[in-house]
Amino acid sequence: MPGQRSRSVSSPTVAEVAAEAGVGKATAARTLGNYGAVSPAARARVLAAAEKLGYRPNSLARSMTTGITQTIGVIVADVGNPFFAGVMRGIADACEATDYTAIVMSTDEKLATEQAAVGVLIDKQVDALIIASAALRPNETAHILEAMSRRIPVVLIDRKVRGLDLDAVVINNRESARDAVRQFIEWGHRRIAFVWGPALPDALPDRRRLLASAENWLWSETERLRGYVDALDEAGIPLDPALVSTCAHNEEATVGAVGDMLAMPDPPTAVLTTETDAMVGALRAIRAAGLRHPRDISVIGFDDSSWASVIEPPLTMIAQPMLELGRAAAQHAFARIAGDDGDAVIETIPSTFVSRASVAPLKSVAPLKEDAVSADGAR
Amino acid sequence: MPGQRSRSVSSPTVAEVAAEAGVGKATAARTLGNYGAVSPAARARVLAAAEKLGYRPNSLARSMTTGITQTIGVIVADVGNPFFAGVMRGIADACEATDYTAIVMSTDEKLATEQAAVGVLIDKQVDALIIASAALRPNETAHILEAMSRRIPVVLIDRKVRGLDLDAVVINNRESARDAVRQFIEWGHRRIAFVWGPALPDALPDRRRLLASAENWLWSETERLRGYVDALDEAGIPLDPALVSTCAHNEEATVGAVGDMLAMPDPPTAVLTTETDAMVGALRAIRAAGLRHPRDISVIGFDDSSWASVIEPPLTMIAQPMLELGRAAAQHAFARIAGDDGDAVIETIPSTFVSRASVAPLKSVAPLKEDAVSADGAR
DNA sequence: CTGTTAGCGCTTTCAT
DNA sequence: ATGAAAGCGCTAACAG
Repeated sequence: MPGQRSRSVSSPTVAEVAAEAGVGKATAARTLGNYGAVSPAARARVLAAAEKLGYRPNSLARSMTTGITQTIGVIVADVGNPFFAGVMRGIADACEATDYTAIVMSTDEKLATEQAAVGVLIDKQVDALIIASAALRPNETAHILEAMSRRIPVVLIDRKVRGLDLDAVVINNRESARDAVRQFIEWGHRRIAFVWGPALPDALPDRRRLLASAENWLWSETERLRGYVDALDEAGIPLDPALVSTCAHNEEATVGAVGDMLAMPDPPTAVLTTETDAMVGALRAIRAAGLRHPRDISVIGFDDSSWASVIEPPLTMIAQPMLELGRAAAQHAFARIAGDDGDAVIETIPSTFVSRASVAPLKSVAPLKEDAVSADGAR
Repeated sequence: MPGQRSRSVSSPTVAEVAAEAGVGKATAARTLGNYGAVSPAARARVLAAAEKLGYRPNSLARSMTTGITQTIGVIVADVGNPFFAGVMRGIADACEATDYTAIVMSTDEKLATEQAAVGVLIDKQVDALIIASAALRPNETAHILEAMSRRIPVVLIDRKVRGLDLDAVVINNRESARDAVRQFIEWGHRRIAFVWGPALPDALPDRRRLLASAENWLWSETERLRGYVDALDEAGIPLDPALVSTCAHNEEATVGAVGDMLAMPDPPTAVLTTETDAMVGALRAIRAAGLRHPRDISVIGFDDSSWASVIEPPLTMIAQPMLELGRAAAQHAFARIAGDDGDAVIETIPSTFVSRASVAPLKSVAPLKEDAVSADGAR
């Protein structure tokens, strides 16, 4: 009786199963661990014993000797954000299909948190790491290099990191933004706002300084700004830094930033937002100014959502393939784990332009007084 | 040289640090693991040696001997769903504050997947489990009982599971739904739809059978239906099963289900939806029928989202405290890990009724012809 | 095909 | 306060 009691609390081990089956420990281990060769007879006995005792393998012990944990670490800014949640789901799906398991950590876009997270995951011996890094410059990548030096494959997701030659799965940010802005331009818009570059302390007075500053933004933001500028340049439209928001990354701040733009003497007639909350903020500012989209102002935003189709009129959006991004990242990780040591590959998954009804032709009513001129002598 | 090479590939161990520091293995282990007592002198030498060698603890080995992994397993239907993503974020935050780590798995609401997930997490020796279970009946809980029998604390989140006496963190589903329906009733509505009960094979012809069937729904759905019925009963409004949707849980199906309701001779004048996608589907159906909210039909939905404030007119919603749910669940888990073996506690976190503008008084234009009567002889 | 024997890196008695 | 030695549950060599 006492013996039985103690048995129920701690799981039986391979040795106990072996004893019960009347075979050696190794034979039991081989059948239970599905490796090596075991005679059908012995195998059956072991299985029966295991069943009877309620044997469950101890993954920890197994990982300890094999050095593989069947676990990958995932580090993103915020699991609660729909974008990363989607990515996470893609990763989780890929993991389930391969019997991997995912540990997630949120960094809130803080480098220190990210560094700590990488440390924890290294110590937990994850087989690979997928990171949407907050690192902006090569000198902020020590933690990632540390992981690499410990032979842990790292794949970047959503953002490349300058100075790191690693697998990365991203979308075509630059082209997506460029296409959206081209769309605006085709409909006659010339005052086009770019909402939600990163929070910047000071204003960026001119093109040169804006572009220089952009080199230190999150890669994806930089790319989107580049696409915006590309389209403007193609059309010979001067870049007005006042139309590039540098407010905090939250809905409230965006309401303010867009509100300010709308109060300018020559306000934007079109707005490109780079994230869901930015779109919500922009829409609120537009309403607050007594305007309606797309009648008074056209809008396009990154990150489609089911809501976008239900807003009236429905919103034209740039849908990011979040699940795909996650799945692809996981697959790269698996390939590296499997020993692939080829050159780093950048996988660019295209976004989808979901055309709905939030872009309209520029009204030809003369909205500008003569004195409300753009910064440079535009053509 | 060769010695150095091999050192860089595999991390140094406690023994190596001890050797470098010129102390015994145990002393090194004690300082590195922060336990026991070590003289300041020895401590300093060990730390220096560790630093020099770039020592990192092997969590696996530690967990193996201590039996604690500082890891909790989280099982939800879909990490990509905004609700669970929010919950996940709450859990992640709580984990970060306590140096725990979270493994997430999505089940897609499939019991078999959930069972497998629990198995994996047990094998990985998680210190606790947080589950939004898909189990509906006591006979579907074997996997959870298994975890419990292995002394792994389990806390349920979002849904209680019938027959399981476990800690659970949930919202006040019944009251929330009841209050929403009361709201409708106060404004004069009597034909009120409940959208997105679970997918059911056959129609539920009468009240008795509907309520009986509801006993086998996900607990949260059952509760919400109860709240709906409560409010109807209070007001003496007969329950019409045709106004309770039993379509598949996706936006598209909801469009169809609500569309059908709107085509009835005495269509609903108010709709309560129990999830984000249901609201989006309902709104689409409403539009498709050429109606507008709240002029023609009032709506309230579970799960607030920033979008709801930007829909025109903005939507009245029942906001679930997702972060809070996650945080609370994690805290219960930690308490159990710490040894709390008190009775199971149910923590009910109230939802917030976000009143906006999607509810309007019932138009008193006579919408019903004499023959379009409600099912029973209502008062 | 099978059993015996060593560890994996750490914590934990138990002496000293 | 410290060191020696045992052992966690498993896999991996190595004999038979």
